[in-house]
Amino acid sequence: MFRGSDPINMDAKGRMAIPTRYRALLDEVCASELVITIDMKAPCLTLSPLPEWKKFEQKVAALPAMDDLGEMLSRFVVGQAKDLQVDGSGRILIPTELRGYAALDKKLVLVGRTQRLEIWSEANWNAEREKSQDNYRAMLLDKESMSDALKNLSW
Amino acid sequence: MFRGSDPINMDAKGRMAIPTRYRALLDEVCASELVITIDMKAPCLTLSPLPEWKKFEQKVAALPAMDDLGEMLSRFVVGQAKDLQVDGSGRILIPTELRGYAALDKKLVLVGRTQRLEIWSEANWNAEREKSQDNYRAMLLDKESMSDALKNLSW
DNA sequence: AAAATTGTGGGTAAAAGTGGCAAAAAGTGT
DNA sequence: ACACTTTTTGCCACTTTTACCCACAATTTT
Repeated sequence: MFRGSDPINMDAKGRMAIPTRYRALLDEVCASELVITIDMKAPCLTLSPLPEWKKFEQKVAALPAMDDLGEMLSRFVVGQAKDLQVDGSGRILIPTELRGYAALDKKLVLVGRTQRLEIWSEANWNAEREKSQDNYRAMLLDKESMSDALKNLSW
Repeated sequence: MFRGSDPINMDAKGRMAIPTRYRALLDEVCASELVITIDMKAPCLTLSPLPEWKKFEQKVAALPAMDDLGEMLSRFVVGQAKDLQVDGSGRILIPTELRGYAALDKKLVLVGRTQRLEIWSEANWNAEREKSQDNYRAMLLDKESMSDALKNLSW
């Protein structure tokens, strides 16, 4: 569904244009209804079509109440989620409260992650990307630390 | 499907001609729709027919969200993928953002890897080739460090 | 050697992104 | 309650980028 990264400028009002190649698709799968929230494991925001989001929300809600980490995940990820509508010009308004979390300023990068999208500040994105080249290449060569699912991934 | 390597010049606009022998094939299997992205384990780019790519993308998307290495793979491999169309003259435009990763300049080498293709800078390709002669021959003789699948490979 | 096929380069037109502006809506204070 | 201020939303125009097309050069084949 979503792939690739696009550099996008956020305007003075905090609005971000959705790349054209996604617009028809979004209109189709979710009537352009999206949900935005924080990513707990990385300094970025996630943006999902409403139906995709609902699936995730259900899974989280089904976790045992005594799962403290799951509870925390629900509180801050679900708890800070916000419904969005793509406007007539193909843009979304990024909620003020979430901008700080991902350190968003003018220059953003929208990253396709198959079922969902990630919104990064250009600075955070580049930092994370360089980190991946330095640190993670080594990890990919170290078969010890790798999950079986990943170890057996082929293409 | 793809095999062999071809030296190819990238033009000033970053375009690369697909070898003639592949063109009819690509037109047939994917209507000349390709996906290009980075190879996380080597300083080169990968180029796949869209259907092949989709299979891989689905497998990655199915990995557990808490698989940090898998998450990273998805973020940077899927996240930097880009759809390409072979143009009327049998060329593709290599995205600017990806050229840096593989240190591409004028002289490229296109390497066939059965289901997909690899794009190398001539310099990186030669370096890697020499490295393989020095390092990997020894490794191939050491049965300890070898996966079972590889140990049992026959031909 | 000529013709055809492949490789290369550049120019032009269309589309996408960006920013500004105006209108509408919401909120506030008198 | 009404008017004024402030924020939000929608619209439009300009600029930049991308992709498509055509022309020429080089190489190969008959």
